[in-house]
Amino acid sequence: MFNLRAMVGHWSWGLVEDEVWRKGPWTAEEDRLLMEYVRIYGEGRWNSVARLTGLKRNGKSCRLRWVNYLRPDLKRGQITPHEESIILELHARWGNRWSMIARSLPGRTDNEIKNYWRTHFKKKEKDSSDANGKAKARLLRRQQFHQQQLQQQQQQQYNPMDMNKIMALLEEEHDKNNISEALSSSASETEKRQNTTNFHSQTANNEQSLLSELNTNGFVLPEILNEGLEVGWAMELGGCPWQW
DNA sequence: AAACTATCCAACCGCCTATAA
DNA sequence: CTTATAGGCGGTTGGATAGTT
Repeated sequence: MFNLRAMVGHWSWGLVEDEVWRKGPWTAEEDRLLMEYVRIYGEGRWNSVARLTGLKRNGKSCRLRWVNYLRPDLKRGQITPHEESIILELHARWGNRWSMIARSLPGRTDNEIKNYWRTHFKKKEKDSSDANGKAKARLLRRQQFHQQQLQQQQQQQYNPMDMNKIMALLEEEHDKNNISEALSSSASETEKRQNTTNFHSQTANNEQSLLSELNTNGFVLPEILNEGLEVGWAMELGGCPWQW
């Protein structure tokens, strides 16, 4: 299993506050020490592991090893087709928010899901984004054509009703997210707060980028909003309109 | 059989946020 | 209020292995 030469080559040594941390693959003995620590002290306070067990690993490394490999509730084995469909669906909705996706798949880690998605779907996404780019170019050409006819309208301010429609679209995504968060009973209150905070700031950014892109590309807002096809196409290919 | 490519996956890094001091 | 620290997250790397040419 272990190639000693490769392991030695892989290991490096870091100096942190007079302490030398081991890096690279974990040995069975290190795993045993970490499991013993969790059995006695529970999860958390990972920076105490080195002091209390003699393990020459920093807190981050210990936490990662526990979360991704040693946790007893981890599900081993291949991702099932059902799990795969969940991953695809949630990724389409949330993007690369792996920890959030992982909460919907008990026994699977964010790292596992991330790795799985990258090897199985990253290429497809790239292909899709190529098609996405072509579709976007088509849309731009058509917009340029319409622009001539709509120049006068563009000089006017946007109709507040249209802005309301944009906000409604974004709110819809927001609501979906909140419902899922509410269902996620395993997430701590802190995590939920963090997710919500992150989502709010991301949503704000997304709104900004969406609106600015619509503006800079000379999109005519009413047309975008009236053509469900365009939004649907974006959702299907990139998951979210702001991933164009 | 050797070289090459794709896939898997453990582990690290840097950044960000929450919380304690 | 400010600063330091711990923990969490997503991105990335690189070795091992399997499959293909």
